[in-house]
Amino acid sequence: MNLFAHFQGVVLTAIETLVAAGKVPAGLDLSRITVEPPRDPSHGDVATNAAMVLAKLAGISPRVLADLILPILQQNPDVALASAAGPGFINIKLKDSFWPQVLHSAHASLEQFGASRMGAGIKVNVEYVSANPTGPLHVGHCRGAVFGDALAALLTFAGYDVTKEYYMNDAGGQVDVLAQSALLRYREALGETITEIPAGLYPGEYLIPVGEALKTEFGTSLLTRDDALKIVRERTIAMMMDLIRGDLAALNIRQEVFSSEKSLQTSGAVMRTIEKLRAAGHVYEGRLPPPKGEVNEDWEDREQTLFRSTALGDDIDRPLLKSDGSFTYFASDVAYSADKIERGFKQLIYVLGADHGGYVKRLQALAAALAGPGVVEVDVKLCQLVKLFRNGEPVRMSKRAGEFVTLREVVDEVGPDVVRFMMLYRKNEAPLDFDFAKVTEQSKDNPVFYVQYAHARICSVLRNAVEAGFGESANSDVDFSLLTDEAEKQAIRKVSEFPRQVEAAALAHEPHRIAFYLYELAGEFHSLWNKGKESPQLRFILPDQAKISLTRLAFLRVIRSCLGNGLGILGVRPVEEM
RNA sequence: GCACCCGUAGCUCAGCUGGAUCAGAGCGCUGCCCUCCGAAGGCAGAGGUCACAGGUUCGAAUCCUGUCGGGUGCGCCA
Repeated sequence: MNLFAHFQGVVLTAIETLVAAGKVPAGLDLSRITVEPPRDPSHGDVATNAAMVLAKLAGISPRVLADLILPILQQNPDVALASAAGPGFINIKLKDSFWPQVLHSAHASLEQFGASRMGAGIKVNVEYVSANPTGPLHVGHCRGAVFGDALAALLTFAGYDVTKEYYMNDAGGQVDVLAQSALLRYREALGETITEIPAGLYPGEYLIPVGEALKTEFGTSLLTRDDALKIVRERTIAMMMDLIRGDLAALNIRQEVFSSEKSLQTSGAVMRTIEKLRAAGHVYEGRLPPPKGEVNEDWEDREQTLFRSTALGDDIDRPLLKSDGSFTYFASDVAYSADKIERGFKQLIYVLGADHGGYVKRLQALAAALAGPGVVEVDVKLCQLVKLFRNGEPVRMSKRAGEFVTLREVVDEVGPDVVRFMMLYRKNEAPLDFDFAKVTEQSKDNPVFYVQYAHARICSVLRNAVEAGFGESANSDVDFSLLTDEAEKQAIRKVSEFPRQVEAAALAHEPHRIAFYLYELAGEFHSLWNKGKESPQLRFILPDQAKISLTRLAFLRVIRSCLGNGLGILGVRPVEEM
């Protein structure tokens, strides 16, 4: 249960009561009313801005309105005290009996604690990675991969119906280059001496096994076949996708749908969608103004087929056909968007690199043109660059072909948990520094360690508890109202926030909030732990006091599930020992 | 030239879609806490004109406009 959402309902009911009594005008906009934890805990447990937000609309001063609302809230069985403060805040202090209820419901469904039905089964498509199938993933793909995967998990936990998708750019020039490169490796496999990979082709050694595989399957027959290039292209793309899937698997990422650009073109979907848009007036023949700023020598003014994206908020209209008559990359996007919309998705989320900033408006324009304005929500999440460091020194990456740090190298060195957590411990639009030395450090300086350490410590206590004769806590053994120490109450409040954090993070499409929340929760736990060092009566295991021990152990299970569920969203393994 | 992202403590960053006489963490700095459930931790202190200037309103780090600084893009690459 999200207690803040719960009290939002309580507040709204109170307003309705006032409306029914004629004390407040009907039909006010209630959407700006928020119910949140107060910044200063001494103000209470729950705060709402309802009186201030409605004051102007209702023509009543905030404090007077608050005084109308307060008596109604005061009648709620969970409310100890409702009071007005400052410019018109309403603070609610909950009865001590409320918190045990929260813990009991959490304890009753540990692995589901924090899950929400907010998404109401709405179909959401999260497309991420979508790297060109021309080689292994490099470190630049890492962040978007992890981000997209965690966002998908977050939305699933929040009750959405999520599809994780990868868009294969298997049409166009670069896969032809790939095929040429593979063909060369094939000839090499057949014994030909290749002294140098010609400029423009992919020199990577990862194509050597491809050449070998082609030799195994076809012998020398490809040397003479007319359709050799086509076959090589298909085989190579398939093998590159296997390579990429393997890279992703190393990060525990598994996407369900792999959509092919090529098949959108060959099936005629691209042409059909363009004609559909043309019929609706979104496509026309016209000219584009030359780009401003830098002078482009190759600019040639010509008439072309354009998507009228400027009518829907984009900066310039987008070409659909190249001068040779073939489809532009954007033309495939047109069909791909239509395909997603036809599959019933109400939200399309794209996880792209920061260099794709220019895509946001055209993708939104596209969805608006295809589905109608406001029908399908498009959110493009741009992930900034990751800078690699080793002991504070930047890792040099030469632009020269073949010299890049692969995703696999990073994962192999520090492990998937560290990569995933660190990539999510920053909001996506902020650049990220990744220091190999720091992220593997076992200290508080390293948030991954700090959070996992909290989880491991709890597991350790629970192991010791079994030895002390405290195994599972039956409900009758547990009385959460015994947790009255200030440190315990603080930890309870933090735990109670989890469902709200999940919903807020899901709504904002910001998984990093979960990472920061877990860091804070871990801090509360470590603090609680140390309280037991200073005051022995606050220790979790008190051998001669079964009731309080079993209760505290039950509370620890709630904290552990909170950490575990949160880490589960991030895709980080909760460790039991370190 | 235009569009998008960023600018918060010495450093790295949060700031819950506009909230409350304290703008928060970590690192670094200063000083404390282990015969005791994992000190791989915890507690306390110092450190800020939220880039700058206007505006919107009961209220702005948050929204709008402009300026400065950093990044990324801007038809026939994908």
